[in-house]
Amino acid sequence: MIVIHSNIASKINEKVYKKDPLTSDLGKKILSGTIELMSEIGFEDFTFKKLSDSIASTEASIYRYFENKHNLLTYLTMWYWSWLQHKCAIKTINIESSEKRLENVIIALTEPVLLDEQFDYINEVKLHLIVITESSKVYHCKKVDRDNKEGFFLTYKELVEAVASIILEIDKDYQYPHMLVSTIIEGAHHQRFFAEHLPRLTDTHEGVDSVTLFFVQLIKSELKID
Amino acid sequence: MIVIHSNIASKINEKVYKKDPLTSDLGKKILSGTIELMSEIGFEDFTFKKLSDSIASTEASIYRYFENKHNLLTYLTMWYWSWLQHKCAIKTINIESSEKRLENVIIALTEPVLLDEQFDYINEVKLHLIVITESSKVYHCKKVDRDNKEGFFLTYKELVEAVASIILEIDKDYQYPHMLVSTIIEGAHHQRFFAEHLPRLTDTHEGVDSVTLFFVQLIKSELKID
Amino acid sequence: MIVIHSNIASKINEKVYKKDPLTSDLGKKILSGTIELMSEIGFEDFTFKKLSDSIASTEASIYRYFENKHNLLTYLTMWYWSWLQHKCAIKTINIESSEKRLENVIIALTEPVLLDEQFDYINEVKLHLIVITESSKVYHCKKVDRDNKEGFFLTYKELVEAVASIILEIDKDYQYPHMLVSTIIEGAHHQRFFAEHLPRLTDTHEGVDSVTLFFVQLIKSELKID
Amino acid sequence: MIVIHSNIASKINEKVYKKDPLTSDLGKKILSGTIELMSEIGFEDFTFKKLSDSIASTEASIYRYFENKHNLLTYLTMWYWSWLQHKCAIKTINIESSEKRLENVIIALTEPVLLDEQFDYINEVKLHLIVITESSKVYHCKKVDRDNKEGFFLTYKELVEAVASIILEIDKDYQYPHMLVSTIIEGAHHQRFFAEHLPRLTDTHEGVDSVTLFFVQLIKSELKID
DNA sequence: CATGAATGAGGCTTCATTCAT
DNA sequence: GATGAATGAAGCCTCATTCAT
Repeated sequence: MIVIHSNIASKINEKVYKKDPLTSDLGKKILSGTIELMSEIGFEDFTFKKLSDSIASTEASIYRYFENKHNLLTYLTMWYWSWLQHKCAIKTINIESSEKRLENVIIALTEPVLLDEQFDYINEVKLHLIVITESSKVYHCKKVDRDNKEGFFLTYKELVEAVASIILEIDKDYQYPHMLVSTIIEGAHHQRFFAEHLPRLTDTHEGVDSVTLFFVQLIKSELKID
Repeated sequence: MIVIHSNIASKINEKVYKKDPLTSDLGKKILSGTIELMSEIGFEDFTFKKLSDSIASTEASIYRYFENKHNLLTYLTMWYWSWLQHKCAIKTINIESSEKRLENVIIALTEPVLLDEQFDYINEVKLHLIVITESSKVYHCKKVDRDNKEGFFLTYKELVEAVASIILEIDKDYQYPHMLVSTIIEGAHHQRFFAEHLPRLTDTHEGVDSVTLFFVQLIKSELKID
Repeated sequence: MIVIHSNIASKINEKVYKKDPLTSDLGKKILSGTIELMSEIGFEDFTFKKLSDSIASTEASIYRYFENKHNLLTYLTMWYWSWLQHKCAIKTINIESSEKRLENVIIALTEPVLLDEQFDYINEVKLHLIVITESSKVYHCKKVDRDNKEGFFLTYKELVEAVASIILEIDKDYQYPHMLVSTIIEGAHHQRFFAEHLPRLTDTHEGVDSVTLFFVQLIKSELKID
Repeated sequence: MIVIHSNIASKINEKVYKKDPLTSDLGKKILSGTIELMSEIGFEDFTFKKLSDSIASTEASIYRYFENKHNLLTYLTMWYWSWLQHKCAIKTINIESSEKRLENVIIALTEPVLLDEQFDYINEVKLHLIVITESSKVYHCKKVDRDNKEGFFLTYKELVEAVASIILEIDKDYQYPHMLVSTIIEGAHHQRFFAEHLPRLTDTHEGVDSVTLFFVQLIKSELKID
């Protein structure tokens, strides 16, 4: 467990926090409390005051860990991307066929998230909900260029790069590998959100996971697989 | 011009404003000032106070037109979708081939925006920048279900529906027409944002508009056109 | 009265306030309340919250007038300097002798302050106490060069300049007119403070105003008058 | 060296610190770090947190030495006064003429400060800057009467007393010896500050140290020396 | 209808301080 | 004795909104 733990968290850029939340109980409570509260009330309404009340701590204590709620959300998003990287790695171990590896990865990136019992301070299902609804706010803000320079989006870039390299294994002349991957990752988030809140912007079919089916088909069509 | 003008604005749901901004000079100044200011400082830092200072008016006056900055952004987004609808309509008039109409529409949805001189209170180029960066905040918020019931997203839905119907003309059995369209629209926004701020998440090629090329190719691959 | 009123306040640099406190009742209450409260608890402990409580208003309302307590103190100090200018002007009207005018001015600058009934929102006696104890904080701060560029110290400079010019009438070759004047003004504040709190740093003599006597004698000695 | 060291520091009132900073390396680092940081950012913005960061220690550790930043500034000011006493003593040794001793002392009190290599934990030049800008805050505060009772200003009083006694040697009937001395000491600080930040309040002359020249001339005029 | 004035509420942030090791 | 962790309290500031003219 320790090994995997460090795999996930060790990828997180140190500048996003003031004190590593994984080094103390309070830090872990901040993470789990944030996931609980932010999935419920949303990023806009989320404040350190409400969080501190919900975990029976104080604003000042939370400030010891994170400069502001934006960096806290960024931390969770980094964790999610790092966790996705790890999930993709697991799903492609020992598979020779590039096509099969790509398919598995696309499934990993777009399928519904289940609870992963390894990390008791992270509820992956609720974190996924947060990522779907809020993660674009991590970069859709005025700080984006500064945060980018700090390396806050490296885990995301690595994830995209890893999948893009599989695409290039399949078609070394393909022109838009990164565009295709990031469109799928972001697209999967949007479609799951639409399914929940704006169904006329998406398509759902009884008894199947349309989102994953759609994106697997899309990438295969685009890369002329089968 | 008046006709087209009303075509765009008349689609905007009345509940998003308290007083129609197009019925007065101040109202139009609010729109143009918002586009100017929000494209510069971003939605988060945008306040009615700053806006009123920038257009030499008062918070109270702006408040007569819009309940809050969220609805003001929603108004602009509606305007943008309505304007896109109109643009798509223009681009498909008198074209018989469904395939050609679809291609024209995808281009219209994804190409860079140029200044349209028809509406002196709207700078389309800056509005496009705002839409790229901020528009998802219109629905990625806790009000989404309420706003949806009010019909705030109808113009977006109609736009998606219109394109989806062309897709169904081409392949009446296609399973994911709305998903495909909304993925392209949102995807184009993301890719333009990435090109500007996070280039490793996208692909750009010298001298061509990769974003449009990519999405045109993607939809053709997916629908087996050519 | 109106005339004199504008004489004093009209000298105050507009950038020190956000809204002119003399244009409303609340503004005047802010001034009188600040003098009352700050003379009692000191600048360090003074907050907009305490002020707003003491005048039955709110912090936000005070913020409409002054950006921060530093600018509020600066305003009062400007007012004091402007009032001193006016006092010096009165005391030198129709006096031909430069020496007599200088003596009168030094007395005006160093003598104890009595209540001037002209300005009901300013208690000059308490303002003088504030100036003695706190006014050097107006420039002994990191903002000094910025504030100086804004012209916050012009009334002080004009006051010093006016007295220096009388000195030069008496001795056109005197090398340190400004130094002498500012040393006397600041020195009088210090000596009154020491008399109250650190008597061993000053000299008091029964039944006379030592401070004024000392500085009048000092300037006469320095300029070889009599 | 040890002898002189204790001469300076031994004069410092024990109640100003909780633990004598000269008894440990950390204590000396606190002093040198404070001089460095406070001369840079000013007393208002100076906090134990920033200090502890700058010397790689912790707030709690600093708190073991000083109750608050006010006492820390008071300590440095006491050290400065004590150092001035010592400097005056050196400058008057073996000089018979009262007039010459007085002149030397006034020069010592008003001249620019050079780096004294004896105390490696004190940068006298930067300490002088702090004293010029911040030292009046040591007594211009609500604690002044309490601190005075504790004896915090004794070294200052002794310094003034020592110089006053030379004045009385020259003119045993002079009425304002303490006032004259404290006016010169404080005045020299003000004039150096004005020269730097508000030059219109002082007079500077090419190639000479106007401040010292002025105050030497002033005291001679006042005491009718020469 | 537009605006100037005022404000209640609450977010954000830091400070000064204590406690446990 | 030194330090890492935690926190209560308070300051500072702005927002969104209402009221009166």
